[in-house]
Amino acid sequence: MYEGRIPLADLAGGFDMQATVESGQTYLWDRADGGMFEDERAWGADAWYETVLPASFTPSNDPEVLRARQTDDALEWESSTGDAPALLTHLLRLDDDLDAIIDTTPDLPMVERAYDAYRGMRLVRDPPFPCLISFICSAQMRVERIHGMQRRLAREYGDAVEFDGRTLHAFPTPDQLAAATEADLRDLSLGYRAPYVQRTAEMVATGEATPEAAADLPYEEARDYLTQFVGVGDKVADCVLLFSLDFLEAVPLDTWIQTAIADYYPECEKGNYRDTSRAIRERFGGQYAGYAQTYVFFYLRTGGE
DNA sequence: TATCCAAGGTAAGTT
DNA sequence: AACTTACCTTGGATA
Repeated sequence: MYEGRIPLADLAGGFDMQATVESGQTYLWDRADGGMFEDERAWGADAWYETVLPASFTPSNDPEVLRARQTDDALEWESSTGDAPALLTHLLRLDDDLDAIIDTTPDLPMVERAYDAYRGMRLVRDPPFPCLISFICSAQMRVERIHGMQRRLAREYGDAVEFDGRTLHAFPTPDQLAAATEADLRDLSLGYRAPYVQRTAEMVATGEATPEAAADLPYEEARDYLTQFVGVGDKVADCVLLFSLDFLEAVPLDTWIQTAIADYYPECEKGNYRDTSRAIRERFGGQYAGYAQTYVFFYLRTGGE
């Protein structure tokens, strides 16, 4: 086992591990104490979080375990690989200059309050395929249950990895998931999302389309590209662009942001996804509008106003 | 105890 | 192109 620490002083704009992995951007991390997406923020303040990176995403081409927790002055980590610092930096966007990004957001009182409430929260950069599947599962679902679905998919279909005396599971590969039947997936409580997940996995497995291919396109073309996957509309496409593919200008229009638009920025409501998305993206400063979206989403969802 | 409702939406069918 | 409706599941609210 490898281990080490990344001093928080090295991170421009600070860091908030719990907000970053429990704000509903990613469903691919687990908390060692079992609790996740529960309500009491303090519970996870210094908790260990862990994830298993798919083999296709690691330098070793094997699944690798990453475990990390935040202390007063550092991000401590334990891992199956010495590449952990680079991988953590990638997954948790530790190299984003948070202060500079927040400075680009126009002065909007409610957005300011959201930034102040969870200062240090970073966007994540999830592996593309797991991100795509997890947000297909997110339709009409609560965050705790979306997370549970991903854990069941990993346990049922992903590669087992031994680490620190325990057996963990990587997220399934496209091939592994494509081999599941709709009935199998319904048994994991995916509901009507089951055929979406199976068919999308099949599209990726056969190479008909891949989420990575969207990364090379201009933003709105990339969003259109992703909607060819079954179960992926504009909103889920925006989530994949923002939380995996580096399109930090993407603003997923979920129910919380729709409410925020109605309550705070009604002039941005244009009657359709594309135009409303453009309007709120401009209002949030363009280039890093997705950062504002994610802070506002988490702030409103946790009771802010 | 039974019923209703909403949860980070999307696909398919109808005007 | 805009508008409706159905869709799995489940914990919590309401009756």
